[in-house]
Amino acid sequence: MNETQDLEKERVRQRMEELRRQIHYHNYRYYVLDSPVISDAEYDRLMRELIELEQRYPEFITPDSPTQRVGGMPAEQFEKVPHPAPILSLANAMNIEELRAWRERVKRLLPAGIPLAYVVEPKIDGLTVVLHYENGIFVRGATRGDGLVGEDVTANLRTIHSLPLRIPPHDAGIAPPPRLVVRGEAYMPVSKFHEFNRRQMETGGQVFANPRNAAAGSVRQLDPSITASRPLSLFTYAIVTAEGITIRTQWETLEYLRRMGFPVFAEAARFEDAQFEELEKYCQEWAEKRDTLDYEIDGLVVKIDDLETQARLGVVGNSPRGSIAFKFPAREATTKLLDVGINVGRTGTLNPYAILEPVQISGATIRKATLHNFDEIARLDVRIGDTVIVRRAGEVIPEIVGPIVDLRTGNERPIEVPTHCPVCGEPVVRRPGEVAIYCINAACPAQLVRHVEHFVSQGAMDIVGFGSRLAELFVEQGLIKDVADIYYLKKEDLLKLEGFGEKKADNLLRAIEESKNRPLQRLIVALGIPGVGSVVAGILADHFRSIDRLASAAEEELQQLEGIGPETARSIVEYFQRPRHREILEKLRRAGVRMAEEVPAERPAAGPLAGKTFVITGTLPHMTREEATALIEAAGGKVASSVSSKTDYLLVGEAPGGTKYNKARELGIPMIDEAELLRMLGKEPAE
DNA sequence: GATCCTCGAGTTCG
DNA sequence: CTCGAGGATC
Repeated sequence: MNETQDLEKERVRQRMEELRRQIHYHNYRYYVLDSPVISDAEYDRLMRELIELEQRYPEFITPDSPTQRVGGMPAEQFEKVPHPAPILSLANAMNIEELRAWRERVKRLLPAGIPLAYVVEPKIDGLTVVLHYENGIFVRGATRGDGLVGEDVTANLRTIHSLPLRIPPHDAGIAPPPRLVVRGEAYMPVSKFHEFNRRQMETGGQVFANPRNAAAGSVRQLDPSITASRPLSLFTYAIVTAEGITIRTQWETLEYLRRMGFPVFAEAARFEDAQFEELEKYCQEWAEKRDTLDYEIDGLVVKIDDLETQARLGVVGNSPRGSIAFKFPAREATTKLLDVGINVGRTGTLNPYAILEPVQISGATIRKATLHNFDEIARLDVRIGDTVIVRRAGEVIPEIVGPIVDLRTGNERPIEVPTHCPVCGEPVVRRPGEVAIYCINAACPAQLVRHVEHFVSQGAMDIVGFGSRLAELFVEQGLIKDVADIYYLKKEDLLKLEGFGEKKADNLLRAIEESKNRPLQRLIVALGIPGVGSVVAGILADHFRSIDRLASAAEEELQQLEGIGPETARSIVEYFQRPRHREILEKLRRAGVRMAEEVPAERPAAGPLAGKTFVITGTLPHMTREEATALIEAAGGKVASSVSSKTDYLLVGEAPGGTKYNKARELGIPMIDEAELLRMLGKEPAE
């Protein structure tokens, strides 16, 4: 009887081993190769069978069982793990010239005649990990730590699905070495990072500044069940120890890792020394496609392929000479938040901005960054004195991503919400349900300056040569007390001002004179009615065709217009009710500013682009965006500011912004360039 | 009432 | 370019 039982048990044990083997293999197909060969349901069935058997026969559970990815108890603290070989840091090449200099240095150090080759791999912005395997089983995983000793995060790393718990994951016809130590990078895919942060925000959990921090924070969790809920992934790229096998080159290393079932960059490339120009081109290409990847890379690693040659080149300082990091221009940097300043906007909003210790990001020195509003400050929990991560949104406008809380000294000062306008000193108000804080003093000089700036700006009355500097000067000198005063500036007054000569005064006065004949739409924009920008102004101009008819319109009539709702209608009526505003209008009329459209603007209903909606991104080669907009509208098309399912074409120029481009790609919206647009219009593409 | 879309407002450096 | 909020639509 005993014997039959033993036999039965042995059969179960074998079945469990078979299940583990199969699950490891399918796991590998799914997470490493990204090409599953069975359905999710079938995979689940295998997994359920294994779990069931393990519950009935716990004595047969092995540490490499796929069910053991999530398991283990929360740790008190991490054990220390000495690394078999120190993890060095790489020297950086900031541009192609420095990369060439590295190659020359390497060649100088080596005896002539040694054939050289290079392997180039993407440098993932994640967390370096060291993985130990004994007889093919994953036994220990450590963080980089200080490079000599890391922290034992085995239980956490187990939860990463692309990390093989057993190698090779299928019968590759090769036996695993008795001991194998590999190095890799754990990271969070960019798409998963955004999704994860969104969820965290909804549930009030911790939000991470970037995928790198998210990966590091997730791997260094004391409770592995938390790590298991984080969408982490892995790439491996180096072998530290491999007992019983000989690997001569980096290229062979990648080959071997791949055969053993590790996730390895498919994009790594090998170049002979004679192909160095191609290597350079390869580096440039990567810099360009950086945004299209689902993992953040901060550069590429260029290694001498031959490992013995690498070793021969030795180490200088803490960096091996045989490899170098080709760094892309940084998009993020850390710096100190020195202070917070406040701007007062045209509408009276108080807008806080950060004053930063100057820092270089993608070729520009950043000294200031917007903080948007005080809710944003609270959300980020930034304080004066904090070390903060700064990024250029869309490669242009600096923004604070968040503070690095770990670097706080305790001397940081919270940012106070102002109760009074920093310019005029009047108390501020906060409207219920709104984020912004307002200075409602109609006579606040800051608001007047902003109003004048807006009035003369390109989209409004477009007075060339009149900018923010002059706006401030005239207000300060008392020459301008409302926007209509612009048309009453006298030459003798201008000449009294510093920096004004005969010619400059004449030029300015001529520009002001010219602006009197702008279309009605521009005048409406220039008034600065809250909620009325160029689009709404266009609707109003088309419908009313004169300021007087607009000024006497009732709320109900306004609301009838498409695109104008109760809020905007109320705002318009309120504007024209104010005696102060009526006065300004009269003053403008007396100055000779055009107040009506003689001929109603005919919008062509038909045309080659009738009914089509375009969105423009990037810089066009031969025309401005305004010119392109005019062309499209003249042909009956529309230009919108953001991509949605209603967009027909995305007009793509040089250096397109990521958001519009990616959204359009997601939605499968056709993309055209300038030449294509001109062809659609039946025109010859520009030379 | 929810959801998608569009508009307005503010924004930095060289 | 990004954000918030108003407007349109179901």
